[in-house]
Amino acid sequence: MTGGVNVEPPVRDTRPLCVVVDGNSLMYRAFHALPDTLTDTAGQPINAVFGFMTMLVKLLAERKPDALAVAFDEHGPTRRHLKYADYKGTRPPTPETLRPQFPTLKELLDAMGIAALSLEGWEADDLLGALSTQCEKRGMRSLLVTGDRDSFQLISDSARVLYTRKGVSDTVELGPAELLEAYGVTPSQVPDLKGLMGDASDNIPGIPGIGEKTALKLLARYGTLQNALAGADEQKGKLRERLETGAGSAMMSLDLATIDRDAPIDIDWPRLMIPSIRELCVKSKPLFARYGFHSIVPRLDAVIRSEGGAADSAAPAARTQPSPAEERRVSTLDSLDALERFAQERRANASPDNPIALAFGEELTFADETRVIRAPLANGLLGDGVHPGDALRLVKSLLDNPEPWILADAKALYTQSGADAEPGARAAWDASLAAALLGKDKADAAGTATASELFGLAKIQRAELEETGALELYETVELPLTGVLVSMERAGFLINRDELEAIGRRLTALEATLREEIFSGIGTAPFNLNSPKQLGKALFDDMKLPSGRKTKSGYSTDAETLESLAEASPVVGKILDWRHAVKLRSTYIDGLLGKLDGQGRVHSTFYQTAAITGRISSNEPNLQNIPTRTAQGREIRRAFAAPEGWTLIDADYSQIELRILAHLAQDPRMTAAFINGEDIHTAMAAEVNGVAIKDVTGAMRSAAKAVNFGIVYGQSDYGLARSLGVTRQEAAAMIERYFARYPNIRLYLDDCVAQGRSRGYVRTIMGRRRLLPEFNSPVAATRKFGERAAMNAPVQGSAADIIKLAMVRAAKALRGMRSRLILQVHDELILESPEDEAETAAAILQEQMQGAANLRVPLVADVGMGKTWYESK
DNA sequence: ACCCTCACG
DNA sequence: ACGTACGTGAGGGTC
Repeated sequence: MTGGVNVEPPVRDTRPLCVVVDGNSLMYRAFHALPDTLTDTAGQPINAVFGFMTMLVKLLAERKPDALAVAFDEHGPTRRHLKYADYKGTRPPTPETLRPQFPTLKELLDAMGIAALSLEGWEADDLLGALSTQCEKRGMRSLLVTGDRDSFQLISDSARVLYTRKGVSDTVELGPAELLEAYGVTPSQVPDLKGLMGDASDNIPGIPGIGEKTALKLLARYGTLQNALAGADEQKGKLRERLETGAGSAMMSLDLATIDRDAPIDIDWPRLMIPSIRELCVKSKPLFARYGFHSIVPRLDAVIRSEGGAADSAAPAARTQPSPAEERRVSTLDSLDALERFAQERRANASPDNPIALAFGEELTFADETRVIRAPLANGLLGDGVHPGDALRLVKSLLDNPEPWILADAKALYTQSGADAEPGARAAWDASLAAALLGKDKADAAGTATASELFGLAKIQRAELEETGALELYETVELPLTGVLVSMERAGFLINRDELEAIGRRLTALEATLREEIFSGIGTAPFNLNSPKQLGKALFDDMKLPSGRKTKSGYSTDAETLESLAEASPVVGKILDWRHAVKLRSTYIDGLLGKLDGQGRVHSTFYQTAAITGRISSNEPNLQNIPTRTAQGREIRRAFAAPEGWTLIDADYSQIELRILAHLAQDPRMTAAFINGEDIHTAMAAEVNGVAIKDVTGAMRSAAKAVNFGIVYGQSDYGLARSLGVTRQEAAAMIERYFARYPNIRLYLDDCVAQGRSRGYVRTIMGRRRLLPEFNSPVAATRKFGERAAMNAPVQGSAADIIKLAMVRAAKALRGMRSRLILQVHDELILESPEDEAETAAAILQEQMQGAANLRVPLVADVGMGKTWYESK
């Protein structure tokens, strides 16, 4: 193949595209994804309409449909109601705040000139079926946009489904091949699948006891539901019984799940056609502005621009529909040579103002304002027999250029490709980090499969971050932190294998002894002690111990329950000890031993956007939950070691969350206690009990500590009572006394809840957002949960922001030294340091941690050193 | 796949 | 009336 950049016509299905949206489904998704505190000028909720329109504009921009229709359910009984009396009988009514949004949506669609279809006695999915069938007859292809999985049966060579998984931005597109890959069924098997497994959300019963796994297995073997039912006698036991007794229900479910494609609907095709997307957008702009959908307007502008013509020109376009040549110029790199020339050209022109998006999936694509460059990997750039590794080497050589790359998930790319991540060679934009700071679902970024979408998304995100005041956090903390995390992963943590194995042998021996004592104590044949079910039977049915709490599947046997029974039988304490030993051995001894590399080090993966509060998470192995609370468990930390001639430096923030609370609430007493360097729990116990510090008893301090914990979590009297083992009334009284002494704390927490409710989100000190859709729930428990999250997120999230900044600064300050960060545990940082650098490194670490925020109280980090993690704390 | 249990901050 | 403290990840059992 000869090298070169070839301009090619876009490869695509040339049939005209008709997009059909399930209006009801999308409105529900949007309603639940966005807070109903989003209101129109009259104060009426408009979140669903807004979410719907966001999605619609995205569809227009990305799909450029030739025709468009929105289908709605019609009120009144459908054939399903008429045939099956119970059908949807228990479906909850449309929420009060959603119902009036439907007329609003229809008005808006009408004003935009978009067809809204409905037909008495028919549901939206039936209309989707009818439309897709008619599209095919007219030589068109269709894209069905819905969150209803029933629609998968409509998939064909001419109909694809854009399935909205969660919210409105998390979507997946399915054609016949994708359906087969994702669900293992053909479109025609979809109703059969539902006939077997049912669908709770749609009130389709299926066969009780048959879930997705079993249903798929049966369909793989028998092809259809009918054949599977006929083959019941080839099954044995429970399954056979279920198939036999459930046959009737299954056939009814099949019928309910089958979409009728013959709805007698007259389609006014000229009305559905979109002669110019640009004109549609121009016409919609003032409408959106009127409804207050300001954030959609820039998106419209982008579409208008890409369709040719100035964004702010309201004059109707006199142009005809743009040809593909007027879109971004698309070219293809079809050899390594061509790619290398492209990279050189990039290097020559690289400037921070000249960013370029890179997306790496089935192909490597690049995009900026004016062009899209595709580099097909398999059978293209790398020829036949391409290995993923070859493609990744290519990505590495590109990322190692000091270019302003726009990426969808920089850390994943650095890690997979082995590219340099620190310092300097980092992304100019990482859409996954920006999405997380804005409180968006990660899918917001992950869903951008092509470089041109990513390029557009980055622009929108920058504007949103600027608007929310989180741009600085993004640029100075999150973006540079990625490289620090990659370095930590690559460094790993040295494990002393001999030590770990020795601890493991002691635990194994202990387990054996306890196991024997337990079974002789119970007096039954040995059973699987790991099974809560079998253990519950032994303790509560056979031994007749008083049972406490129940779980969904039987007796609870958790530690709390068993501790309350310790008096009743000596066996119970032994079971607890056995469980503890098993937990330590299986998770931390066997688990870690299986993850050592050739040098005896373990390499965790750190996720920067996993936790909703902004914390980092660690996995495979999780090094953020290595035991410390029991003496026996803490021993495991002796196996986490420094290499010969090196030392570990461990620094942890003292009471960082309470300090942040004191700062945010501006509480004078709490602030004073921290400024005076007092032990905070003791100081608070003295205040609340009205005694001198020296007269605070251990019990008083523990109680104050428990209240402090609770406060940070948005406590209830119930929760505090449980944790302290006192009555609910006593707990309530303690909380009262606490708030009486620290009135600003209560005011602050109330304010968090009020803000969460009115704005739909709360923020950290540095501007990170946590969205709180829970406040829109009709379920009181869910709203309560939202309240607690509103109180906790600013505190936990600010602590996360602060330690992240400390990590970035410490890593920078340590450059040029051999000392390096190897672990973060939420309020604790661990360095590995050559002995001759240790004192200096420790001082740098402490300074950077304590200086990472300027609060109304001092920020204190305690530092320790040692040959093992155990010794260094 | 989901539940229970339990490890951490 | 109801469920109950925030945020995670991992191992094992059961269906």
